[in-house]
Amino acid sequence: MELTTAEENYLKAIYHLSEEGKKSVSTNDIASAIQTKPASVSDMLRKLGEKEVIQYRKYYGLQITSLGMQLALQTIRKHRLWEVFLVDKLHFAWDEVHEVAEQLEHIQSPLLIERLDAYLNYPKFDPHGDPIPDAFGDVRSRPRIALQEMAIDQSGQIVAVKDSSPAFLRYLDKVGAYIGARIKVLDKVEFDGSVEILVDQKKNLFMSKEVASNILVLTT
Amino acid sequence: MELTTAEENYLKAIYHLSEEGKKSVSTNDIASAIQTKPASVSDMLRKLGEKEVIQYRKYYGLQITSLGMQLALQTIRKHRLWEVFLVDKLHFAWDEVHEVAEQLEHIQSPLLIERLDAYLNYPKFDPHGDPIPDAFGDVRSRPRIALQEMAIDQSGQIVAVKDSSPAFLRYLDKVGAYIGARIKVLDKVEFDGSVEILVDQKKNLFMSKEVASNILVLTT
DNA sequence: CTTATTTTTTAGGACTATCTAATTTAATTT
DNA sequence: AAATTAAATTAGATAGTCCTAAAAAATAAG
Repeated sequence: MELTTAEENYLKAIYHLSEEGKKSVSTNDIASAIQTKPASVSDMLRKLGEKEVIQYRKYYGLQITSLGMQLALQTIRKHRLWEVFLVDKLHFAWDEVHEVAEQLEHIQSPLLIERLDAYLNYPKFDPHGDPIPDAFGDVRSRPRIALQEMAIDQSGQIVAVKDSSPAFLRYLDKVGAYIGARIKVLDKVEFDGSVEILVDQKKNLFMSKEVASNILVLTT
Repeated sequence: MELTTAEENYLKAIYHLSEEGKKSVSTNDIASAIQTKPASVSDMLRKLGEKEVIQYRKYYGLQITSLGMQLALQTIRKHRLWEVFLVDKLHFAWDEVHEVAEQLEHIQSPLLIERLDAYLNYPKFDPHGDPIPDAFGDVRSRPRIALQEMAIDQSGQIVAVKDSSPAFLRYLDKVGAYIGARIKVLDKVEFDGSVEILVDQKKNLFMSKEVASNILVLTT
């Protein structure tokens, strides 16, 4: 089964929204995730329903099917492999890769992805720390919690970010909170939810609740 | 100025047809080059005329403008750089790259191409021996003649092919007439235009006029 | 130099994906 | 439970790309 570029983008958005633990994915959610209007989403949901990548009952809600999941994971796999390529090989900064990967993920060529995967040495995580599904769509994701939810004195390693907007990524780079950095929570301020952490055993860093809740940590 | 994928494909075809020394490029030529119908071509020519990448007078003919040339060369540059990537890095065979490169050439990101070029070490020729335009669209092409037009005892190096269909490329690979091979014309048969050549000073090869006229040689 | 033939263009549809505006359905408030 | 508000869908346009069939223009043939 073949999806158009637009369909792939909708399906990917639906998959991501479904994963975010939301009970159900609304038309408006999709519209804002994908930067389009709800009317366009309704149209597309009908089409995706016909193609059986989602189960859709109007005014009611939708659920991604296993076929849809499969296809979404393939797109995500391609996206993340290209991100690894851009960062590891072409020396892009991790905050510059998203837009280009959004285009590259739609290239149709199973052989290309197979070869790219081998060339990159079968990476398991992308530059943002997100897991790369294998050719069968299987994902091994490590248990992670938001930095915001860690207790004082708890340690871990930054493995991913929730918000991967260039602005946020640039901020992280600036303060030295890169993917892979080992951190320890020194203090938490109850009042505003802000936290103070130690980065790589040498650098003290103070961050707001907003920032801390967007950083995912693999605790040790 | 921004072109759509379809517009880029038309413009590239027009550029290639113009280069082939044809006096003028016809609607039918474009249609068959691009696997579409003449009616669709007429539509597109009007649009390309409005965008001033070609000069177009209906029923009369067209000429590519310098703007159009510039844009076509950028697309060709991207196509050929990707071909080098696929062959050199991902170990594609040179007859497997065209289709994928057709897709990759439409990715929009000047930074990506700049980085890719550097990563590949600023190659000057693609795997088929065709020159890669630089960032300004300049092409340094070597003087080449068809193997078919060479005289007996003349030597040279295979640098490109005219017909790059997978079938033809596979045939060449099989008989050992790869890009870069040094050859010498041993004999020519007047009657049917076939030629006998010596490849790399060790292998005798007999080929029809059809094959020989599709192989371009840099004579020495 | 008319008539055929070929080439090219236009007219009119189809399909994808998007939008605004209007309508319908669901959810919330009072 | 009725009224209000919010969410979702449909209706109707537009833009891009392609098609078939018909018409127009250019070229070739008798």
